[in-house]
Amino acid sequence: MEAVFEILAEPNRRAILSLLASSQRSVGEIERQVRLPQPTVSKHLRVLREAGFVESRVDAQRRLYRLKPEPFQEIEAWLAPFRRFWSTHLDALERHLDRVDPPEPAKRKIRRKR
Amino acid sequence: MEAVFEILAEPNRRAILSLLASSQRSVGEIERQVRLPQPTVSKHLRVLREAGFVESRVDAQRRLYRLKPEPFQEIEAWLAPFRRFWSTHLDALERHLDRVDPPEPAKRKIRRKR
DNA sequence: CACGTATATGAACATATGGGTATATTATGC
DNA sequence: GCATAATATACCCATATGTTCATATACGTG
Repeated sequence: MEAVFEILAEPNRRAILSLLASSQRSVGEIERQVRLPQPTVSKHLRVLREAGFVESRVDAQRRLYRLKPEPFQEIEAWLAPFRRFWSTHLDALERHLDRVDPPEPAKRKIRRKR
Repeated sequence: MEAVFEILAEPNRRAILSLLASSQRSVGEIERQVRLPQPTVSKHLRVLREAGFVESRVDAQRRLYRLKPEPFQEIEAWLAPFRRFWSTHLDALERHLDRVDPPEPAKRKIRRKR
């Protein structure tokens, strides 16, 4: 199996996966949302399909693509040994995240999830 | 910043990170454990350092490398939207994981890894 | 069955990156 | 200050992979 992290290394593939996280989509829909030529999208979908990130269902001339959960769990599994580590550094972590993605200025706005 | 997933796409870098997950190490120690030529190790360490995955501390002529937590949390953050999704598929997931890494057969033989 | 739509595939190319060897740098101990 | 150890960098090369354009395949409709 092609390693999951190699698959995710490609920004357009991550974009496609993020799209599919909300709902399944046809190739044409994906193509329009990520603004890539159709062959490019099809090729990325092929990679994602062969790596088990997505599966496709035939709907007339369309193919509807949707996520499969397994590879995500593999990532989780790989991350597990590090989780112990970073949980002991939560303070530095929050400072870092505030730099990367500063929280709303404490009014009554909803605090952004991270 | 170079995207975290691109960094993790490299197997040797993942190996180095896994090593550092247990404790900090010098370049020479890493070199011996991952069985790569020293320049290769130094290059990967540079990439990891510039991406914020590790930091180095000077100890005489050695540099001790240790993990930094922030990039791991970025991965967590990226995964979050998908977590909702895969948690609704736990059954299929467990079946998959059993295929990838079967649980011990409860006897006393050790099942061969694949 | 001809045509349009939707998707997949093939070929050619450019680029990025990891590995290898040699060399530079920095620190230490004498 | 010199020899040695530990690590970093430069340069070159080979390979892998993403993009583009062209074309092929599959399905649906008249």
